[in-house]
Amino acid sequence: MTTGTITIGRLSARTGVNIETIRYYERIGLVPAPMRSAGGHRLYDEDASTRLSFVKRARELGFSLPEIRSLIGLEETAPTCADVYALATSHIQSIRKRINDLQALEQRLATLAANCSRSENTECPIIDALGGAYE
Amino acid sequence: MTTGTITIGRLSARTGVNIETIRYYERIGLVPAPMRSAGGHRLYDEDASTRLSFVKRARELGFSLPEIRSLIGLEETAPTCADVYALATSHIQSIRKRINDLQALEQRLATLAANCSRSENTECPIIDALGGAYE
DNA sequence: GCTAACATCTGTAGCGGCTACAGGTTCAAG
DNA sequence: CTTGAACCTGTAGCCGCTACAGATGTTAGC
Repeated sequence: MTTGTITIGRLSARTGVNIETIRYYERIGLVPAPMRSAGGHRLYDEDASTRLSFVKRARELGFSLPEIRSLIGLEETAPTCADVYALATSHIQSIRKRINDLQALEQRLATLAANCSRSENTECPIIDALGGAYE
Repeated sequence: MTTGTITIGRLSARTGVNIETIRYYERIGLVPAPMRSAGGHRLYDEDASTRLSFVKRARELGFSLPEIRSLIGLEETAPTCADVYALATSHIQSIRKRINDLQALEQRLATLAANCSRSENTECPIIDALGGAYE
């Protein structure tokens, strides 16, 4: 084995990214294909670990794989700071929208549940609200 | 055509559920297969419209299709009010969790973006935070 | 009645982002 | 040298639709 390289299992343990997911990222070209051992096993260097961690953190921040691809500079040109900022702010917008939607949803559900008798029969205000009310 | 029945297109327009989605719901058994015209076109009655609206509203409240299936009483037994209440409250929990997660995310992204120079070069604090910081 | 335009039909494949096999090979420890 | 763990490839499945392709049905106007 080449010095300083690790197997996919170790890389997975180190980065917290599932083995299958690492291979998936390779397949779609999000991370480069690593060198191989004589027998065909993947061998990763430090760079690979860095790049994979980057992807993972970006995922945790809610970026999609195509977005990460451009963040990582895999497109023709590496993104400028202004590009990244634009992507980040548009992301923030959509996160805020989702929060709003979810809060409205929570309100509606909570209201319905509050009216609920929790009895053992099949008469239920939640079902009523879904079914008969306004159709 | 039988009196009082409508085509899938009209049903779609009336309920706001996509035609393809209606057929999908039928295929997975979420709504019953309707009668057919001589030529094989689907013909829906009022009941179908009611049931489809039910499904749509439940989807809007964030219930999954399997959950809706049990809400609708397609399982062996129709759910009791207590069952529905349990499902609703567990839903509320998971919605609250998602709201929390998204708010934390928004915070992190906003903080990163605030430090951003928005310049036209490739040096960027967001990228730095993703890439180098702690690996 | 005939034609044109539109609606609907079936079946299948694709989206995102993985995850889970099956059935085989390689590696490392003892 | 053997064992057992780790790894390999390839494919199919998850959810909830959506988007075709290519065929057939329906309906309005002439």
